[in-house]
Amino acid sequence: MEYSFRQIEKKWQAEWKKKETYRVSNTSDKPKCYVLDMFPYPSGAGLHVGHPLGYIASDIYSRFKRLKGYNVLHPMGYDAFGLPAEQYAIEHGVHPAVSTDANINNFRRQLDNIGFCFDWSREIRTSDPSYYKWTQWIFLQLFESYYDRREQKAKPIAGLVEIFKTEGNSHHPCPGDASIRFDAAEWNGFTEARQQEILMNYRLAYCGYGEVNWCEALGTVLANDEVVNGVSERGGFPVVKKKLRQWYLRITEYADRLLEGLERIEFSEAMKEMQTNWIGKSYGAEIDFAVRSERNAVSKLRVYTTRPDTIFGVDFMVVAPELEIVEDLKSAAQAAAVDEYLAYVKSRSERERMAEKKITGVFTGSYAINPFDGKEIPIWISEYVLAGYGTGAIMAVPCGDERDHRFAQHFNIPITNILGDQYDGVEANPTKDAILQNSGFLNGIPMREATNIVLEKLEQMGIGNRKVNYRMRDAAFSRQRYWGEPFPIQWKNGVAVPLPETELPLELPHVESYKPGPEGEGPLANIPDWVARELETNTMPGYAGSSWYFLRYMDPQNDQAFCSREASDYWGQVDLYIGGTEHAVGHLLYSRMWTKVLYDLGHIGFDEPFKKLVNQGMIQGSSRFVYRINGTNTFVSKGLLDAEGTYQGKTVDKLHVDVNIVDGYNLDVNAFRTWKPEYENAEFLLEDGAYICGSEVEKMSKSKFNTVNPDHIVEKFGADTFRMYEMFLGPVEISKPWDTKGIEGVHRFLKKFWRLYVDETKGLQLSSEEPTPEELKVLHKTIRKIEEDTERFSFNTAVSGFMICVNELNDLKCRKRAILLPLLVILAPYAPHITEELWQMAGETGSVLDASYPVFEEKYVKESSKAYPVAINGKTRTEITIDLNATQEEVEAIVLANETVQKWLDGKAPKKVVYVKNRMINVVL
RNA sequence: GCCCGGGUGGUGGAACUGGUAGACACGCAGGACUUAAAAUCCUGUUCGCCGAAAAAGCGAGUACGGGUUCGAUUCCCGUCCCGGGCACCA
Repeated sequence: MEYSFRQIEKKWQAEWKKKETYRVSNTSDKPKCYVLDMFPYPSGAGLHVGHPLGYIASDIYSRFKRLKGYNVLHPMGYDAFGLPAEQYAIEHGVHPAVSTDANINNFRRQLDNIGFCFDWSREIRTSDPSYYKWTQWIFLQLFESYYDRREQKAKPIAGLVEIFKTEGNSHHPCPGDASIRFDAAEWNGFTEARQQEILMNYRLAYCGYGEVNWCEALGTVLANDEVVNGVSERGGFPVVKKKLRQWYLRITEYADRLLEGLERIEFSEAMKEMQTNWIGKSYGAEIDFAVRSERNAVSKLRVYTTRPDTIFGVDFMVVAPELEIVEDLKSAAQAAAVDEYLAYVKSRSERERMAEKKITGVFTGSYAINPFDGKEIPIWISEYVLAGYGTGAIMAVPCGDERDHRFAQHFNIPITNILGDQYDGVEANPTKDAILQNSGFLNGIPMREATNIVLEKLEQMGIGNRKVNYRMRDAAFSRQRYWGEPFPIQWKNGVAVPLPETELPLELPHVESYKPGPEGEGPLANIPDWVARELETNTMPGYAGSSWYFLRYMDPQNDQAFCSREASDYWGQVDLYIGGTEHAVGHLLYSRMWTKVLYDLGHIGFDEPFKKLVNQGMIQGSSRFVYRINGTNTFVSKGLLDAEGTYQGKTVDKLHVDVNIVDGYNLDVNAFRTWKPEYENAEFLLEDGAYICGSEVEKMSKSKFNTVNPDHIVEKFGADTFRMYEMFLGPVEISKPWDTKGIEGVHRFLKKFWRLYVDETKGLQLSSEEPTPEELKVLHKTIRKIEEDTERFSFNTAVSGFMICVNELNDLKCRKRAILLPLLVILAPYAPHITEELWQMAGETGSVLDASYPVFEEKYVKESSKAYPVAINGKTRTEITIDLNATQEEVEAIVLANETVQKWLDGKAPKKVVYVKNRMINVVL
């Protein structure tokens, strides 16, 4: 019997499906383990070999945990709402629901082919009304909540209203607009509309006007993390700043808890740092400077600084051009220049501003007064100061800040040196370790001490406060698109009114046209019925559905709650979450926030969703190139090219060729001729009878013809080989190129394993003899290695471990039942099909999946251990057999008594004997 | 520019807390079986030296230069290179 992998794999995949082998129950005596993959967006392109990498790793880990006696939740679903489906609909006239469905079916077929142990009875789709009913429900929770800063948690807004009635907002400063202050009497006197307006400034999901990233080509606004280098992440279209009414998530209120939570979870350092940088917490102070202006319309200028200690080095102030205060600062003499500059700033797109960082600015004609020495400081405006951060105004200290320094030099502003010889007059020095000079009462004081002295003084004078700032902004939460969750909100006389829970889900209506509605509204604004009901016409962004999906898997059919408390208490946090790094500041931050809100409101019992995150690397494509002599249809083999990359002086075109018609580097010339019509009559200049292609490692993509379809690999080598090979390629976290050639090695291993036990004609050969100590050693060594490697995600070395094991058993001609059965169990997570088949052939009942993991016994490995004493000065090594149960003293005695060691010592006593790992003993001469 | 990672044979990569560097596999070379091919198996494969060859031996070697240590791919300092993230956040 040959190893006919396709037959075996099809058989077992059907069997698992029939028996619902992977169905998981929410009630079990076993400890739980929740292993989750980032669910895919079902694109039309299908899977390439890079996609399943993380799924394979999580599948192996899930199966391993199941064998170790855990109740394992390992679900899968689809992030089905999103822009690409809608773009496709606009271009091809296919409804997104239809194309998404087709894509999902294809994904599913490809996934099934690889033999994953997903519990498909728990499948979810974010575009399914029974799912987004709860996305809408959670949105309403956010809408109906505010963040209590004193208790550091979200609470129902109804409670806040009660507080306002009795004490106003003196203990609850308004996060949306700090200038809103009122007492109880004032609150009770407000109109309903005014009260609602104020409450909107407290809600965790709120609607407000703000500068947003507007992408004309996509016809929607985008969140900050969806804009990269001034263009849209999807499609690379230009993005401009626009003031629009938008929904937001008040994620800034959670900044501190999002930071603090990072300390309690296992994310990679790089990932934690990315999130930390995104949140961007900085400790500083706000300082009010008195202002002397022509119009006397402004009394003070408030700036934000992290370096109050450098206050004597302030040579100018800079205000963001967008600030309203600018109007009042400009003097008659400077008015024209200021207006001209403001017009210039307005004309610049975000993109231009980022691309060319020109030093620009203009003097307003007003001055600020240094509170300590009365110095007059000119106030400038410049685009390098951002309106949205801090107070939108800074105190510039050129000798200590690079940007201020460049600005001062450019505009010939005199620079005050407060750093003594730490400042060279050429470059700013941002040090915090200098002794202050030229600094009035701070002279001679180290900077770090000065900070506090200045702050205390400013506080006494009532013109300064300590202030923490965050770089993170509230997240834009509405999209002017069709293919997303509708907001369960009605607008009545300008007031947002939530739909009652009984009317959820608010289903997405069918539309004929995906064209934007009037005035930047979404396609829903084109539906008369929708508009008549005064429903919100925006839809939620892609990250809405993915911010909580891990909870739905726990209780996917529940129509009374997003997830029963019982289910979420049982499954708890995701123990292992696997996915790419591209969601570092998007999905991973939003889902962490939603989890915290649901926790605060008492709906779940944990406030971090993911206990451990593993980021899988990308599998890159290994592209192949052919070289065509320019203007001809003749292709030159790579080795025949000149050093300059030309052929006999003629230029050649380097063209991507489909990797699937190249064997290693050898082009299949006949397949090439039929690949594209224009190559039908291609001529080849061969070397040694072959056409050799060039190669390069690039991102895997259709346009580079370097994608490899897992279907083809599975067809040719089998799913078990494919799974093991993807792991064997290297550590899961590392990006590495795909190399189809290398798969032979893993395939040979499985064939060898099969042949070791299955005779071509006689079938399975198993003896029931007792294993020898040598055989037991091989087995237990392998059990230990695989268990350790699997637990620490070192799947590549685990695969090597299996290979070594089979090679050794092959040498021993060991075909014993007592060795095979435990081996099948430890191999099952990696190669589920072949092990299931052999398990059945061996006459074992049930599935190998339900076997119990063999226990590693040290005695088998220890028995024949050896010691290797090394004379460290002589570098020589000798082998001594020692029972490693011996104590260190006994080992030393045996080693020193050894003949070779005696020779090294030559009668002298050793300086010392060092007993180290790997059975090495060093004898220092 | 700043902040993280990382640099090991022809290639992917091993070496877990400092302890026989290069496991395992690909590729390559040679060989066996075969009319032949496929499949399978065996041997060799870091570099250099010594040798007709084999066995054995010697020397160097984990980007480069230094340091700590009996001992460094691993720890420390400096330089170079590659990958990723952030980029006027005061």
